[in-house]
Parts: sequence; structure tokens; C-alpha cells
Amino acid sequence: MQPMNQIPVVMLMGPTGAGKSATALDLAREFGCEIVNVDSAQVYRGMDIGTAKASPVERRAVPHHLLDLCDPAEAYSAARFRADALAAIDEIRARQRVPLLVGGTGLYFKALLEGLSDLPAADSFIRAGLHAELEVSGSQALHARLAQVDPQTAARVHPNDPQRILRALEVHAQTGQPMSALLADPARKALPFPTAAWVLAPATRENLHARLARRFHAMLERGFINEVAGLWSRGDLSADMPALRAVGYRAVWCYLEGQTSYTQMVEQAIAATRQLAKRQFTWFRGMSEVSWWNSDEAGLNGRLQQAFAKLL
RNA sequence: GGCCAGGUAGCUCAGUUGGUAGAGCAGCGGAUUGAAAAUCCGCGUGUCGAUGGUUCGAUUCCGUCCCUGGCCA
Repeated sequence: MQPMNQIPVVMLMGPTGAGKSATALDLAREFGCEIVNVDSAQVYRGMDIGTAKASPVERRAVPHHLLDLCDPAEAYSAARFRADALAAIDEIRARQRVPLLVGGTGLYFKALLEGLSDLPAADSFIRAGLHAELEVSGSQALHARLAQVDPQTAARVHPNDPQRILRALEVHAQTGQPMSALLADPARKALPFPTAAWVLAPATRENLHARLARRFHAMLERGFINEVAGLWSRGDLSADMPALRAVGYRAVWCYLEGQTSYTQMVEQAIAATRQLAKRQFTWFRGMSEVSWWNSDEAGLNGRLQQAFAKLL
């Protein structure tokens, strides 16, 4: 075996439904990898069918990391992901095995590859206060306030984007400094190991759309509605929590509350999945040093194995 | 078969007192620093069902035909 500082970290990214999981299992079995999840929805416990999480059998065959970290009532974050992923990578490499990072969350990949600035974590108390203010005054008013304390951030965040306006105000409230000043602090740290980044995606959007529709129907057949109904009946979860905003879950939640018909729910869920895939493409296209692989191509896994072998 | 209501963007529809048309959704592109499967931003040429007529000009008015839905036979 080679010295640990040469064990690479392989990143397999791709839009939802591209077949990353199956490919990852294939590579992991062949090369003795351990899989690290890079999916913001799969970190939640009890959200299995709708997130297409690896099954217990698959998880027994290949070790998986960063699944089931949180209750759906909690909020995970990009910063937690970065820390958790770095820790998992260290452990895996210490075992002389290759970490295979698999998922579709562009921000998480970016946070890992480029680092995050030293910003305060979310503060639920401050956030609740700002939210109440948002309800009363609207995002334009909060944007105007942000322009007072942090003109630079206000200039780059749209007045209709409450999530970013609130975050910037939250950071200012906690630190007394404009978020733009904290972001200016160079926080980029090169990762202390070699990396390879691959994007797995179907050749055409039509192919992907067809797959996504089929996949959602398959989820329904596997009891997806029951899964969401279980969360719904807990009584302590609500549609505005990050976990329940996930594609599919949100649509079924509305259906369970009687806001949409079954047909509308199915249509909404599939459309939301397509939109997610489109945003994922935007992330991946903007990344430098990634190689693209056509997931529709015959013999793909063999070629990926060859590419993988070259990294070792 | 008769009467009525419709046929306008991929879908649901608005509109043009005659000067070739616009919303929502879908789709496409982009942004993205502790919620990111989130949250935003931008993008609208389509034989206005077909065909004849009136008109300088018809998607709009008139005739005929076709299609869909409803009612009556």
C-alpha cells in the first residue's frame, strides 16, 4: 500500500437520478472504497425512500458515512458537512482505504473543495426574530436595512431573496461586522490530499426527465407516501423545516394536508425534481477540473474503473 | 342530425371596440459561504382551428368547414 498522503479522494457528483449510487457501489466493491454521502437530504433519519438512500443491504456491503446524522426537526448545514466530511475522510484514509464522495449537493462539494469563511453558525433565536420582522415588513424593508449595515452584501443579494438577506443580517447581529468583511478574509485552504472529481450525467435532458418520472413512480410504489405520512403524524414537524422542504417530501406533505390532489402532487414532485437537476447542472458546469461521464453510455463502469485504477 | 359554448405558447387561460398578442405553470439559462433537494434572478414568434369573403390591413367582423364539450333529438 502507498503512503497515506497519496491516497486520493474521489468525488462522484451528478444530478439526481443519474445513477451515481449504483456506480459508486460498483467502484467501492472493486477498489475497497468507503462511501461518503454528499447529499443534503440523505443526512436526515427516516427519509429513506424519497432520498433514494442506500439500502441496509448495500450499507452492509460497503461502509457508508454521513447518512442519518440528524432528526428531520434539526437543520444540517454546509459547515457541518465540511467538518463531518473531513473527519470521515481522515478515518477512511487512516484505514488505507479510498474515500469515495458521492452526491449531488453542489454547495457541499464547494465547501469541501474551497473552504468556508469563518462565519458564526446560525442562531435560531436571532433567526426567529428576523423571520417575524420579515412577515411584518417584507424582504424589501430588510434589504434596505442590510444596505445600511452592509452595503456590499446588499448590492449582491437581491431584495426578493429573504434567505440571504436574513443570513447577512444574522451574521451582522452576531458579530457587529458586515458579512462582506468576514467573507473577504481569505479562508481557502487546499485539501491535504489528491482529489479527482467526476460528474455523471445522462447525455440528454430528455433521458434524465424520463428517468426522474419513472423513479418517482417507483418511489410511490415502494411506499413513499407512508414514509412521509409517518413524519407528518409525528406532529412536531412542519413544512418550513429544511428537511421537509426536500423535493418530493414537500409535495407529499401538501397532499397529506389536503392542499393538492394526488395527480397534482405527482406532477409537482416530478417537476421539482427536474428543477433540482437543472440547478445541479449549473453547479457542476461551473466547476473547474471535473471530468464528465455519460451515464447512458454502455461500458461506463468499465471505463470508470480504468480511470479509477490510474489514480491509485 | 339540431341548438349552445369553446378552439390563442408544452398546459390552464386572458386579450385585441380591426393595426399579427400576454399572464400563471411547465421548460431553458444563471446566481449560490452554517436552510442549498433551499432561496433567488433572467428568458415569451405562437400558421391566435382551417378556408373563403369584407377591408389599405383580419387572430379580431361575416360565410362555410373541421374538432372538443354540454343540452336536445
